[in-house]
Amino acid sequence: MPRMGPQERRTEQRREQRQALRERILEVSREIVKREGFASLSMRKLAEAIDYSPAALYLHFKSRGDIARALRREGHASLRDAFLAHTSIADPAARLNAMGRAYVEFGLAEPETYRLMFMEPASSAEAAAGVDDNGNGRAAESGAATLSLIADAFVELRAADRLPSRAAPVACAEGLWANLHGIVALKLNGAALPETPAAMLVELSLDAWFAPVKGTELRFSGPDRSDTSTR
Amino acid sequence: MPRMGPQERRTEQRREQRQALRERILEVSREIVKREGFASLSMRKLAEAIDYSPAALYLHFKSRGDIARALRREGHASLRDAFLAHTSIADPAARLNAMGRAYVEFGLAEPETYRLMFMEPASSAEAAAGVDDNGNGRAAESGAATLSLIADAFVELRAADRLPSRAAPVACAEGLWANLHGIVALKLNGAALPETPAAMLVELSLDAWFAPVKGTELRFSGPDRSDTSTR
DNA sequence: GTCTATAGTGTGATAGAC
DNA sequence: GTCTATCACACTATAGAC
Repeated sequence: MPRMGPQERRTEQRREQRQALRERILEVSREIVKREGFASLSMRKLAEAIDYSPAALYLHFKSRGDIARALRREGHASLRDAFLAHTSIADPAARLNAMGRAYVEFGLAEPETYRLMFMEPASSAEAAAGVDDNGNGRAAESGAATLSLIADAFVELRAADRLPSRAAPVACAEGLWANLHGIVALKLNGAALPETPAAMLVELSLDAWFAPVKGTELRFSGPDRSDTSTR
Repeated sequence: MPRMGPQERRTEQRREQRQALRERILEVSREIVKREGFASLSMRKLAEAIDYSPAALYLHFKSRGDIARALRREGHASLRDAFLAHTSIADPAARLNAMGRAYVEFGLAEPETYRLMFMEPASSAEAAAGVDDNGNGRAAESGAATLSLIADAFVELRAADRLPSRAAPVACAEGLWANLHGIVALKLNGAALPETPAAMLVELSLDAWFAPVKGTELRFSGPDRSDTSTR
């Protein structure tokens, strides 16, 4: 790294301060969203929380939707981390089990973040490529990474001839994802899926979508539901 | 029916007119929601569309959320009708196939109505029983009827010993529902589930959740995805 | 029952002074 | 870079005249 003169150092400090404020805005936004949901994150409320004027926000983010996009990126990174923690599991079925559970746990633990990531209405001007005012990029753009981790496991299962379905592995991956998302989404909406705890639905879904690891199957032996808590 | 005097007839006419206007409000609301989503259904816009003042609406509906509840009820009735059209199918697996397809078709054909029914955030004051300002009743209250139609089929499968999973039929029903909902929800959000058409995901999911009817399985024979259109 | 008028509150975003 | 002040809207819901 080259030595810098006083001039460069000063601009460097400015850049750091600037970046620090941006981080602070994101930090507070993250907490508000986590507590009250993105819908109730207003620029005024946010400005008051960080003790700046609303106008100051627009020096760091082009729009409210721009903040949404940043938070979504954070969320996707966090979810991907939760997945990466299990990539070391050699057996693809066991790995899928761990990742599936991690996915639903993530969604139930941070419902509002999950909502922002996966349950926001698509951009109205969807036809236009790229990104719109609300920061809706292509939803898959970030989720694709985590999806591919699931798909990888299915590819391995197929290669080992342990995938009963004849469908393409990527199709199975999307099917399982849809299943997990459905569990989270319906649970988040409150009264839906009233009978069965999420944990059990996850087990059932994983078993439905690929042959379980030997000795891992039939965790729930009887037809009666367990009394495991919903979350 | 008793003859009515002129007095009763007049009040009868009033009641009919009143009911007619209520229906008209609902009709226009339904169309606006279908086209632009419930979020953009404002009382002003609605009033202008029916050529009344905004205040007139409040004589027929307690609030905007009250309209939402009415539309939700309509939607649930419509979905239940789509299900009832298949109750005559004797074989429970074939019936589930038809109902599952009908469910996803409904969701993709009327995305905004589906959103209103199943993808709205739960009421903030959920702890309080009953209904809130936004007309969010217990989401399951109406969906329960359709869910029980799915559960019935699983009960029959279990009775015929054709349900491989040992889980409770109602748990399987909720699992399958979650799966179908996930497909619709992710497809509605635009870019998610990019590779696989919804129709194929539905087939895969149905096959995953219960033994398919003989001769019906393996519609998709190869690992490559078909080029069936997404909707 | 229906209207006009408006209260009351919120919003995102910007212009222009400093 | 930050602020004040404000634009230009939107919204639900109600009061009170007719």
